[in-house]
Amino acid sequence: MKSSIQMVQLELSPVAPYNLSHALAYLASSPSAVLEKIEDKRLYRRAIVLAGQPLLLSLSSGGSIEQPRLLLKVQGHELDEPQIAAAQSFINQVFMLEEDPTNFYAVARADPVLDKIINHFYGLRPVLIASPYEALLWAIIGQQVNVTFARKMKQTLVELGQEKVTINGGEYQLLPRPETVANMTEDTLRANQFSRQKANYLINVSKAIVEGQLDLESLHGKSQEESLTSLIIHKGVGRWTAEYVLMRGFGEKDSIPAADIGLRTIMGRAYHLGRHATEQEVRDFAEQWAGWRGWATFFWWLALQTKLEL
DNA sequence: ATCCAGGCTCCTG
DNA sequence: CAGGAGCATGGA
Repeated sequence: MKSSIQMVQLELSPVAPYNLSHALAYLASSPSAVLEKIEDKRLYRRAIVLAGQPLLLSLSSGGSIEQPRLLLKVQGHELDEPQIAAAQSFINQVFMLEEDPTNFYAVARADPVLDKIINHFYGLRPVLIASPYEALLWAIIGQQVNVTFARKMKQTLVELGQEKVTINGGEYQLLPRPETVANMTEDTLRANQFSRQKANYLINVSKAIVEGQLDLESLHGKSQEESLTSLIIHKGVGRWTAEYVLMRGFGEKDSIPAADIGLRTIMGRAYHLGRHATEQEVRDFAEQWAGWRGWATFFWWLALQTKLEL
């Protein structure tokens, strides 16, 4: 007998100020967000396995920026307490709903350019990638290729994974599990526009996860430097990638991928260098945001992505 | 066509 | 330890 679909609705109260519209607009144009569906600029949907069950999460906004209330709908088979708790904590984590942005604003506003960016997106906080593993896949995919193409590759990877779930009559793609990517072949990926190196990086890092040489969950408690080191051990994972994963996958508030070409471009422009900033210059500029360098990075990238006048 | 893109590895000096 | 060549692929 087929189990019935269950649905639970929860109300979330983010720390104010919070503007979900900005977060959804960000996701709608974010190249990494291929599994997130943004409908009508006001509804977020995403299917993901949490607490062992595939769930469909829907998030929408109520309230105001200063008194934000969000409505989270959780749907799935076998819905139970663990799934509901996991869904809530997932959304809290991805949208950073429990973080107080006050100190970040105070630090960031000392810089006139960053001040302009955060004012333009008032109430927005960094939006994370759905899991450290997804962030790792995305970072490797994104190495040294333009983001439009990177997005295409991620979509391809998802389709090759063939993992999906049907909930309430709708079919939703899931991110392939490490086991699935580990079993892909270099030839298959190459035939789908992945370079040989990239194919091997993705396959091997996934194998490392399956075989336990890389335990992403265990990084949660570690210091930034320790985490970086345990990531960089793996071929294809350099400093940029590791810092990116900490920032976007783990929500490390102070991690900045300073070698990033986008950061180097926009900081060169913002500070009138007449050229790209060097990695070292990016690190030097970023010292003023110590404690919040990951958040600052998010807003710099956002300015770039939205072509905001600086 | 040519340059460049949300880098990494490996090899020099 | 710093610097740079070579890489592999598609976008604009």
